[in-house]
Amino acid sequence: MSQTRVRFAPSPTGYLHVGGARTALFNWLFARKTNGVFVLRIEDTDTLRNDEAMVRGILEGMEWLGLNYDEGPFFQSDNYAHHRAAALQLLESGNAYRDFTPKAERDDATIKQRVAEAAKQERPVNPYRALSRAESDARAAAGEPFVIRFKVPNEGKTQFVDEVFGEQERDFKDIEDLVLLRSDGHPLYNLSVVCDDIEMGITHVIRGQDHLSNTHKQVLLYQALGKPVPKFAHLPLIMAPDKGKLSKRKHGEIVSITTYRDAGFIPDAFLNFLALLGWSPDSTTHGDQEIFSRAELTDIFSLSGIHKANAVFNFTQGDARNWTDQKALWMNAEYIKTIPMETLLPFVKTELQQSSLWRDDYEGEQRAWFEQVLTLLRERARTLKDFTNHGRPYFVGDISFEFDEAAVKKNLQKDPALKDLLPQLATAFAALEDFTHDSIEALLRRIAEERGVKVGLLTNATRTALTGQSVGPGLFSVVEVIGKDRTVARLNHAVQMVA
RNA sequence: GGCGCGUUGGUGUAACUGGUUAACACGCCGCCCUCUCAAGGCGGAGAGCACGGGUUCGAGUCCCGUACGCGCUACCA
Repeated sequence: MSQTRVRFAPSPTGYLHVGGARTALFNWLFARKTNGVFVLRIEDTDTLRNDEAMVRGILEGMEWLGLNYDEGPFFQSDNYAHHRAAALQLLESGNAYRDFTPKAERDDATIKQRVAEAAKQERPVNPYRALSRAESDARAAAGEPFVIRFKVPNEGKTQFVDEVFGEQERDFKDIEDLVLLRSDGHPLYNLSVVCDDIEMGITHVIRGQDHLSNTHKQVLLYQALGKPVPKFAHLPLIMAPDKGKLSKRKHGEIVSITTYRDAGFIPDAFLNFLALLGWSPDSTTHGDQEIFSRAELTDIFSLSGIHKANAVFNFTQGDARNWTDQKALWMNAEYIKTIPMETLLPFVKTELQQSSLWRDDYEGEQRAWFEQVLTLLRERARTLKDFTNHGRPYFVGDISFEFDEAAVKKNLQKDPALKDLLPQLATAFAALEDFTHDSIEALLRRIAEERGVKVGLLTNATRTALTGQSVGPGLFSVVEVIGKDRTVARLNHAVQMVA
């Protein structure tokens, strides 16, 4: 059997949409699973949005997700000549005809509506369909403008089997004579995809369900061109919570893949989440499993696991903490706390570098200490950003981190006794030989008992003094990694904040 | 309007060729753990499978109809 060849064919919109990313992922998985070839082709047939900057966003998104392609990127516009040749071939073989109807006025703003209205009326038979070849040639030679239309048979129906949606059938009478070539000679989408897919030897067309209906037209084109029809697998769409279209205009940056990169997602985590949107593994072998490594996914991926109903990308607009699908957020947290330390480290390094918190000895002298801090922080991190937000106090030498107002009020200003408890703690810590978790705990508990206060008063006050926060890792561990010098300094500094 | 596709808790999904109280994950609630917050452990609420018919001893699973949603219907892709 010949090698499978699939392609991802986005139009250059300036960013990679989550839906597009999932389409790319499924193509990539299928290619890897079948030892096939994954091709990237930019569908820039629409001259209005043909710009190199528009392509960069797509490439960036794919690179971040690690969806490497074996061939491309190819640009559909580079193949215009071939598309035109194909249209001419179809004209020659009698499968297409010249339509001399004058170009209709178009208004892009209301195009959808006008199309819908126009479609309500019975479509008249195109008079040029029956024009003799001689007259057609003569009028063309005389310079009269025309489009080339495909001649859809009058009687009968066409069908194909979709790998996801099953058998598809459509009457020829429900398919219009589609335009192949515009009057300016520009090839149109349906012709271009077919030509390119033929030329690139695509064996499986895996794409969004929005192309399902048009597939019939394309099948007709393959047949008229005398080429084998590839297999098709259409993917359910990813919708907004209101089941409407998920769009950048309406939903903002949440739809763009690079947003997740910039928000501190681990690529494999997002990939994992995306894979489960519209696909599920064979339940007899992977019943309740949800966490899949990239390797596992490529191993178990199958078109038969794709389902038909649209999926909802669930999020609440305006919720800062849950700004995107909560399951995606959960999965990212899951990855952050369970992936091997050596896998996590480079991600955190990049994150710290971007906040100017990185120091090279975190990879050298301080490596053990650094890992110790990460072990504490990763436990409650949801994104990589948490390493620089909540993590900041651990990496700065001074006190250039934020003191949460509520935390100060609650943990430092609640009890005036802290006015001298804090200095006492500082002194005690300064004298502590074995500055490790257990000794620190013993010391704190001893002082609490001596002074007749709750341990919580001391730990909470210390936490806020050292990190500016009211929440965080176990306090004795925090004190240990912050170290003696910074602990003493921060405790003494915090005294001023006690009311 | 026409044509096509779809419909299992709030969300993502499971339920072999129809057969016990519809399962798992996220989220939500409670309890435990505890120096805080998470995590973790334990438990709970939440769908009777869009609705209505039918076939059958028995249907989420098969058939028909309705509703709703989505897609396509362009000299866009």
